[in-house]
Amino acid sequence: MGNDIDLNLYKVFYTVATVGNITKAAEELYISQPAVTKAIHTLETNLGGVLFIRTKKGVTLTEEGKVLLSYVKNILTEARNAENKFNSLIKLEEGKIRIGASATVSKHFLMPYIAEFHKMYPNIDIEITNELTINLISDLRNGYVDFLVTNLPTKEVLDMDITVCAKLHDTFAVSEKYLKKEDKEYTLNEILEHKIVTQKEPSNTRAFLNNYMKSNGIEFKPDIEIVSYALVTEFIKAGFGIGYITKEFAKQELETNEIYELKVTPRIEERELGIVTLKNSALNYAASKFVEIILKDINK
Amino acid sequence: MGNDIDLNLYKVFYTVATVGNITKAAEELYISQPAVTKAIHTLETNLGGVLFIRTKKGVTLTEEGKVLLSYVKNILTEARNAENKFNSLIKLEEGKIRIGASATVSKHFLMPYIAEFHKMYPNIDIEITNELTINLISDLRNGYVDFLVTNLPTKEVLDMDITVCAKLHDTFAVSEKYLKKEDKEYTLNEILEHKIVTQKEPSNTRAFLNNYMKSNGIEFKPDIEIVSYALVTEFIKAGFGIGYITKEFAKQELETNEIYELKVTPRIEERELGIVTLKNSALNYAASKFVEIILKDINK
DNA sequence: TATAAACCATAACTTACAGTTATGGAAATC
DNA sequence: GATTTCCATAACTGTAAGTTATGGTTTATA
Repeated sequence: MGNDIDLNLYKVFYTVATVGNITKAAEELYISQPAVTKAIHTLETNLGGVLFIRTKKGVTLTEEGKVLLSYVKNILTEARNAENKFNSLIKLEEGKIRIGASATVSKHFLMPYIAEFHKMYPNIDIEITNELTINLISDLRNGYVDFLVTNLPTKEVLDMDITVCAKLHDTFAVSEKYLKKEDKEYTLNEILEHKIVTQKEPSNTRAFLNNYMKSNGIEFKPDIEIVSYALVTEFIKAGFGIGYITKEFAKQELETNEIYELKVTPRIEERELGIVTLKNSALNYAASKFVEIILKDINK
Repeated sequence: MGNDIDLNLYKVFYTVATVGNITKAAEELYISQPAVTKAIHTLETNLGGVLFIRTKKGVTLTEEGKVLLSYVKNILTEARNAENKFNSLIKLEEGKIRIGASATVSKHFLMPYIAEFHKMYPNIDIEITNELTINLISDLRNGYVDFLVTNLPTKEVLDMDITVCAKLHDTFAVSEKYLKKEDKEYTLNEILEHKIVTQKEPSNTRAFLNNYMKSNGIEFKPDIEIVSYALVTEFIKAGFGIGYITKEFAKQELETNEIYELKVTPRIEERELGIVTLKNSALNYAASKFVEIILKDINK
């Protein structure tokens, strides 16, 4: 788009045209009168035609100048709109965040951050996509979401950046309806003598469990498999057997003793919750701020 | 319209955004790469936000940058349109001329100039308004026409500029049907013994005639008064009496001897045809050119 | 009918900053 | 491992956008 004209001269032109007086225009522009005179002359030279008729009372537009002015008005309003728009985007006065996260993570982890963020920036729209991690990853690649918050580890993420944002602690848990509480440390075999309730594959949590079993030399097959993580806890509460859950996502049930944790050897390793973004990309200002709010809590 | 941003930076921004590569953008803009880098940085600083994500393969727009680009595209196309429009106006590739002139002047004086002009600048529209001079003058004041071509003198023109563009020679003329041709000089009284055909008031020609009569002490009352100048000649041709006409506007009839001139004492003074424009205004480029074409013939 | 005020144009001078060259570092490519 | 491709930075330079000072011309004012 090979524009040859110095666009800044149009600002001077606009001011002179509207006040009809070079001296007053100079005041308005906070520059000297000769500077304005020169600017107009330069513009006329560059455009190759006369823009103003100089009278003793000021200046008036030529017919061609009037035509030019109508274009210049558009240019300047559009420039002003551009600035305003950009400004309100970076000031988070408008905009949108699209988060990808499982229903569980959304409910037990994101909810308070969303509340906090929404209170700070009420005009930013928040869109949450709940799906399986594998689907979320393709949503991220396709640009349907800005970032994911998901259980780690997550495979196939060479083109993504991962930032740990919380530690998760998995455990076996059970209701007293099914098994009386004892202050003992269970072996894995003792656990497996019972009915086992877990999430159905594919799922990060289930993959983590499978891996734990395998590394302890166990070919594992649960008795009850459920797609929805939320239902796993419900099944445990109802006394269907021992379930595999994440403590952070079952705080309430554990605190009220509806279910209790079973200590087990070997110990189940710590797991992480991560923020996943596309490499060579950048979050918009709103999403950045949201992530920042999440991360300020890390290691608490 | 207080735009704070240096609009020229948008040209750089646009180029960088479209080629996605600062080095290539620099080539395209015929400036050095560091100049582009700096320009983008300045723009980012002025706008208060990041526009590009710098990768090792080039640069890509941030989300906010993309939004800005959509505005910038509009700005630059409008700027380009402005230049093009202005250019074609001053090059007379488009435009309009609005001339005010009597039917007589249009037919006998303007016609060849219009033909010439139209051949040179076929895309300029020409609009001719035929009215009495008094009406034309108000048309000019109201901006309905660009300039007038009219018989002089014309009163009430303090706010107008007049340029003489031709000399006119009035005369008494008659057809042999009415009066046999004699090689003699008539006195005014001899003329007035006959039926007199003239234009009806108000008209510049008639005013000139009245004035001529008055300065010779004659209370003048014509026998046949006609609004249309063209018809005056027709009435003379038809033998209704002696008519008062302008030689330049009856060339054909005089040459073919349909009517002939009556020499009279005292001599009728030369009159002028003038181009009338508004003071403190200016003709558009097309109208200027037209006037120039008329004036190049002056004093021939 | 001087006198002052209002405007734009011009000249000569003074920066500020848009441009330059030179160079470096870091990743992608061969 | 060498080369190329990019962007960033630093230090320098020249132009052109700004300045002040002044003049001429018309309009308003005393």
